[in-house]
Amino acid sequence: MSRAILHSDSLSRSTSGCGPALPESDFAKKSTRKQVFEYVRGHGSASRSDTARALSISAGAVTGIAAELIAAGLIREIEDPKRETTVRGRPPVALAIVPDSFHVIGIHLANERHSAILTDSIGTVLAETALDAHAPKRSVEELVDEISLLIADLLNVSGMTKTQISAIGIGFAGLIDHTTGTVSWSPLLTETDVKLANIVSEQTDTPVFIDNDANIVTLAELWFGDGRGKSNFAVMTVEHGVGMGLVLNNRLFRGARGMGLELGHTKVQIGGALCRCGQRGCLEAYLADYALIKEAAAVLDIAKLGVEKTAMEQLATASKSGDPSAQAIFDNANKYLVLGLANIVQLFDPDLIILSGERMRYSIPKDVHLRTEVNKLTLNKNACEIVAHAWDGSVWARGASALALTAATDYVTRESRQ
Amino acid sequence: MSRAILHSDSLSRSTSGCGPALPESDFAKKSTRKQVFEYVRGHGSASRSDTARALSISAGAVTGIAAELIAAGLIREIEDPKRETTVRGRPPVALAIVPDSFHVIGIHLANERHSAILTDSIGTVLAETALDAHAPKRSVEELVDEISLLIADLLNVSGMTKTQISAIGIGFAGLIDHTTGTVSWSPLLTETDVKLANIVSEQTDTPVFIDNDANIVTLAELWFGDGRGKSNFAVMTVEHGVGMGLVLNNRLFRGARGMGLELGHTKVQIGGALCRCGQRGCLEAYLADYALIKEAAAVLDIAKLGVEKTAMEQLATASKSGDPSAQAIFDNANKYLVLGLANIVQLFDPDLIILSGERMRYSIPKDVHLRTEVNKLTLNKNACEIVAHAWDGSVWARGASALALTAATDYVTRESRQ
DNA sequence: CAAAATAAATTCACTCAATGAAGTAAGTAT
DNA sequence: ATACTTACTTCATTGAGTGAATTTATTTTG
Repeated sequence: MSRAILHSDSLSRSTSGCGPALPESDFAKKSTRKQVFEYVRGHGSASRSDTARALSISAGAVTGIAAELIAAGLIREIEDPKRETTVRGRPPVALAIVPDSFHVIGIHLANERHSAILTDSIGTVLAETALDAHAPKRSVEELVDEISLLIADLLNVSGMTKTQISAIGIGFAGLIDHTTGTVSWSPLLTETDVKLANIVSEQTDTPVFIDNDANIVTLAELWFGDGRGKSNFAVMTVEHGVGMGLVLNNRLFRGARGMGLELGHTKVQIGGALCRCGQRGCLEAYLADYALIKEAAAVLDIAKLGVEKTAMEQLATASKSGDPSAQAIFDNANKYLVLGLANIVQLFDPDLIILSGERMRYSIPKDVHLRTEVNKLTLNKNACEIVAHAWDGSVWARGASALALTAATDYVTRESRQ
Repeated sequence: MSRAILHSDSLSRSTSGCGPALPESDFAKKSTRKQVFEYVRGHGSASRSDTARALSISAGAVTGIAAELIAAGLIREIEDPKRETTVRGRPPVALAIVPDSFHVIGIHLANERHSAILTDSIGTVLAETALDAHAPKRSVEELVDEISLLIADLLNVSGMTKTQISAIGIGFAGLIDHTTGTVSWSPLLTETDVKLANIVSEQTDTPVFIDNDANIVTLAELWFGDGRGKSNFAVMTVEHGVGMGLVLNNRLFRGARGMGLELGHTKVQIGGALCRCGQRGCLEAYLADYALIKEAAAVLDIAKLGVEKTAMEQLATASKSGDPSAQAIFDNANKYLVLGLANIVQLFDPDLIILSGERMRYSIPKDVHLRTEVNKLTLNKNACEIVAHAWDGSVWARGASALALTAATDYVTRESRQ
């Protein structure tokens, strides 16, 4: 049996191509043009005949669509990298995405530090920047100013103009309605019900898409990480809070009414520990950073610095150096981590669960076989793969860029741009 | 604020028509012919121009498709029942489904009693039958024999031949893969991994579809109950076990890999009460009938009869007549009921949750405002409507017939049947 | 009551995307 | 060199749907 837990530290280590490796679903009706574009992108390169077979369309149709996409500058023919000379017949001509056909910006906003990247149409990072954010909360104007600074910096570094940017994706914590581009509430904002996407879009004259942090991590996994090639997977994030993202049929599931997937606030104990949301028994209250630090503060001489990240590092160090109290805190948290994973399996039965978030840096003991523990709490014994990712800070911005890429491919492939 | 809990006892009390009142989803690509058929069925009757507007297709297209469907005997023109004489212009001609265009059979199998119905294409019950099932578990052959008996009886009563049946839907408890028609495990069967759909299909020479009981209750709500008109709703069933069904985008969601939605076995307490599944802390272990009877047996002088239903009735009677132990048992169960509902809201954020199952007969105190209690445990304060349904036994078979109708409409509308 | 107005339904030339068969291109096997 | 194989292109045809013009059926207005 293979190990269930893998540690890895950079996105885009999977095969070739980017974007979901599988089509969205059988019944996702999109233009054939977009399907061809996405198939080529998802595979890095693909011949016309491969594409025709994969999409179950005629070879003639692919020829025509490929010609249009080439004319539009979106794809091109390349030297086939993996030319197999053992096969006879006319060799296929590989098609590949033209990386510079369009560009997007991905922005992650956070309490301590914002980060942003500018990528080409296959997600290659062409420029990146960051901005220390001092205020924990700010007005919409201030946030928009910070966003403008990030964008200006990216354009400056890359030498591009804003007309070359096809879309901007922004991700951050909060209750965000992606469809309407509205922020119902966010820890970053003093105001509520802010139509942020509209505001930034008008100011930059570029389409803007926003989503919450759990969803953009999930998109990062779908586009560049282990989620590629999986039709159904869940992402569980553990750090300051506990969140989750879900991909069903190769498509990000955002909950029935745009909310939902609040795993951190599902109840795992009646009248249990007090959560920061004010209720009792939330999973978060046993598992999130703030919960652990609260416990640690009562027992250990740490967490007096006020900075959560430092406190967590101290706690992890104490645990590794053998402090029994610190170890007990992590042990207990891990029990609830397993419980959360088990509940995901029971409810969604995904192919894969990806554990993500800062916690993965110092918490999961390598020798605990997570899947074994989860199996003890689930009925489905064909239990899914579980993988832990300790990404560097770039995941967030990359996920935000995937948000922008999703939208951009949509209207770039809609008709031949002259 | 309106009351959250409603009690009602028969399906098909909603407006007119049957089947989902909304199309499956934006991206559900199905033939326009099927869309027209389903629009007319979903609305009871609809004019060509209404249909064209609703489906965003041209009037000419509807004329053609309607002509085909009429020629195929699937729909017909009717006297407009709600003729508005105040509007001028040529009055619309209402189209309606021809009920006798095809027929299906829906079967529910259970430990104590199987039931089956024969319906027309709009779900009207034309014949019904039942069969006492003595053995708790039986071989596949025996089960197939029982099914054959039910079908033969329905045909006999209705005076139809099996060639007139377009599809058969069968629902029962167990781990059932609807896609492949395989029963991985069922409390009714001694064997596992049974390709039941194939077996019954070959014997009857009719397409057969199977699904688990939670899903067929959900289908019953989607086709004939309060789920009509809701794009996203959940059904939570409480009786011997705890189950759930989910409709997303007007389509039954069966979990990523055909399993999932095992709400009864999500963990709500680490190392908690022992569940019949052998694990600890399952929601079911605090809420299902068997759990309550186990508690009651320790305290009260009931549940010695062995028959669960009788024991539950005794417990309910004791509670209503003021027995404090019995009341305490129900009170505790209701806390977990609320917890289950709250977790559904947090994860799926549906428009509506329908509470179903035998428990609704005697458990929910009418004066407890469920929604208020659920709101105390959820973040989303735009909390969804909650409705309790105490159906008679016919729901199951009707849900199974909806399963058959779903499939039958699919191939009936595929091309003009000569 | 006839004419005008209005809306539903039908008809039909046209569009557009895709098919599928025939033909061309570009390589390997013998 | 010839046969074979596979990739790609071309193009007449298909089929579903559009949209404008027309017909039909009714109410309102003069």
